[in-house]
Amino acid sequence: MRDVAALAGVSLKTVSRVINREPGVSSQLVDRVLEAVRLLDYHHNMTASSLRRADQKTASIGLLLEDVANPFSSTLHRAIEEVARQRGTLAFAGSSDEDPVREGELLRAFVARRVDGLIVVPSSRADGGFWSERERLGTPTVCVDRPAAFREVDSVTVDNLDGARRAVRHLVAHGHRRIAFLGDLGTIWTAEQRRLGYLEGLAAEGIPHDAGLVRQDLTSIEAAEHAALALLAQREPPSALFTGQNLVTIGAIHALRRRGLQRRVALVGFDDFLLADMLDPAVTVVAQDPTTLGRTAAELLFARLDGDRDPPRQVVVATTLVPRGSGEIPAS
Amino acid sequence: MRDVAALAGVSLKTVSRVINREPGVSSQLVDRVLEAVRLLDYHHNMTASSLRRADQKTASIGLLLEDVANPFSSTLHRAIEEVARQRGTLAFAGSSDEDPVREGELLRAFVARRVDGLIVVPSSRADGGFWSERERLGTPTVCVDRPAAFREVDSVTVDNLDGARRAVRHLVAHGHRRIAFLGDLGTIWTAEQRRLGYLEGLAAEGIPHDAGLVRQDLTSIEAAEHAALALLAQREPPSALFTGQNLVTIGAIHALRRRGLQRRVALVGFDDFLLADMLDPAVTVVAQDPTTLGRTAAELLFARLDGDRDPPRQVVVATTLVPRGSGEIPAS
DNA sequence: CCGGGCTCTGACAACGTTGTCAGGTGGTAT
DNA sequence: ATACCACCTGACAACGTTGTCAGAGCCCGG
Repeated sequence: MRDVAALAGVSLKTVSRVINREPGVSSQLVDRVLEAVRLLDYHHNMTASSLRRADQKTASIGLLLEDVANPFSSTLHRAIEEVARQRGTLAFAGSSDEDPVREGELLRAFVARRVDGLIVVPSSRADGGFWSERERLGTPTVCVDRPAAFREVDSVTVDNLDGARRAVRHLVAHGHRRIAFLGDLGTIWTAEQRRLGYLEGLAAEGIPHDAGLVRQDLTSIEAAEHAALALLAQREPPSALFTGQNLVTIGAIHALRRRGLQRRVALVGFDDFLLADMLDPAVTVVAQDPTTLGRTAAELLFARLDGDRDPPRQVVVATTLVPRGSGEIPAS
Repeated sequence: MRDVAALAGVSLKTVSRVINREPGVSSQLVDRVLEAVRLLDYHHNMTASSLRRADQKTASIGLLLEDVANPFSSTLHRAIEEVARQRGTLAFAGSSDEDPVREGELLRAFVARRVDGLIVVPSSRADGGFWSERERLGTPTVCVDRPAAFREVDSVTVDNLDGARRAVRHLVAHGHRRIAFLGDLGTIWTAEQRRLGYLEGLAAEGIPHDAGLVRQDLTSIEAAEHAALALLAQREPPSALFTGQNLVTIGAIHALRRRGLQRRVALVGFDDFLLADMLDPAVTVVAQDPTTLGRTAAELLFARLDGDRDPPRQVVVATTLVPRGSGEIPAS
């Protein structure tokens, strides 16, 4: 910047004014400075700028996802990117893998780089050890997909309870009474909500709960497949499966195929996935809308950055049941 | 930091030394300083630090992908994150959507934040207007999935030519001679390479090229489906399809299903996708390994950051043909 | 008693930028 | 001619940190 000032024959400060489009510089000088910028191939240094600036804004935010490669997370990511882009803001992204240690490391790394705000999918075991008020250094934060362990923070979540309830009642409407539940790791808030919704759905229909039809902590496609195979091999097997997560649904599909039961046993999965409509039968799902989730979270965060001081908001987004075939197989 | 120094009764510089684990501070003082850090909940400011530091390192890199939500890109992203994490480096991620303007904006945003390096999937129309030597401000850069328009840069790509050739020869080995090619936007380097590989494969088998069997610029599932339907409706329809991209493959599957031809017409797709093994018939693909691609690119970049001054390297990663059923349907 | 080396510490300037404020110029009203 | 204003411009300090260098304190040998 000093070189630009020298070449244009003006002071440092005037160059700064031109770069920041501050008013009150004669157009003649503006041209001279811009010409010098071009000639010297000058590029603004935002780190120095944000250090000195009054608001200290770095125009960057931190994104803490479960796994950037997971389709749900990456769709969230994209939605947030779109909102951020309109504000000239860039996002750091990191994967916690549900590991509180890793989550803490990432959070600290974000804060050390003085991001303006954070959007976080909080790990299940949010014991507060790392993910605490102090760690955040007062950085505005929005939780997404799951609420924070403490209530002091904005959150945008899906109505998991309602979605699961509707899945169960949909199956009951097609004559099923023996409905199994296969769920992800029980410590994950969403997994637990969906299990509760399943129980509520059964209760609402007056169906007694059979603990033998519930399988939890299925953290891989293979685990889900094995659990489903075991369920189907029972003396009184379920006539329908409700799977509480993406990969669990895929594991269940594997199992049904392997037993040749995909046209006999009904299936409803929570969370939509690519090609669900191309399978045979096509898979009925309770669809979430990660794009809306991400956009809403980002808009909430930027509202905070703009000075919104309202009490924390808890936004809940509805789900949609998408009937495609597998969920409409009648009970024999 | 000033406050920490005051509380510990030492100078600013000593606090700096403790924070950076520099040798030559008595353990007594280290304890006093760390205690003060804890008490005041001090968090290091990396932006100020990197401003002053000799090496100017920000411990962050920029990732320019086609679309963070696309499974190929996000798997790349994750692989890069893993390597970066071991180095305490965070990644900014952005989506170019194949738009050179957007690509340029992101590149400038990365550079303005003084990232240590860039990993870029260069947009097809890399006319150099934005994506030029000057833009990069000398930031070390590695291209991935596609080479840079100019050769001055490291790149990690897949052997598209070979993969496409093998797909064609695989189909020929099953008796096919009328093999259609359906490809993504022709300006994309990978799409073009795969088309060339298709032509080379035909030539190697002595099969004359029929231009009526080639469809390009299919940028959506729907476009691919329409193109495939048109091909299948021809007087002399192809007995096999080779699809040059993920979404194009899915479009072709739609078309085959709609005509009830999925067990009659063979199909090989370039790039693997989730559930390809669960379709009926399961889909034979030429699989890329985005994880290896990403890891290699990241390792290359960090070697450069560590001072590697060798001439630019062009790493090429092999593909794997995964036979699953659709590619082994014999010509009638 | 002095000199020399070693270990530890702090004063100061600097990184690249912006906020503050003072000052210079030229025009217009008194 | 003087006062005043609007409009531009630049000198200087500051943001939070680290590199440089000087110096304090101590021990040891001559």
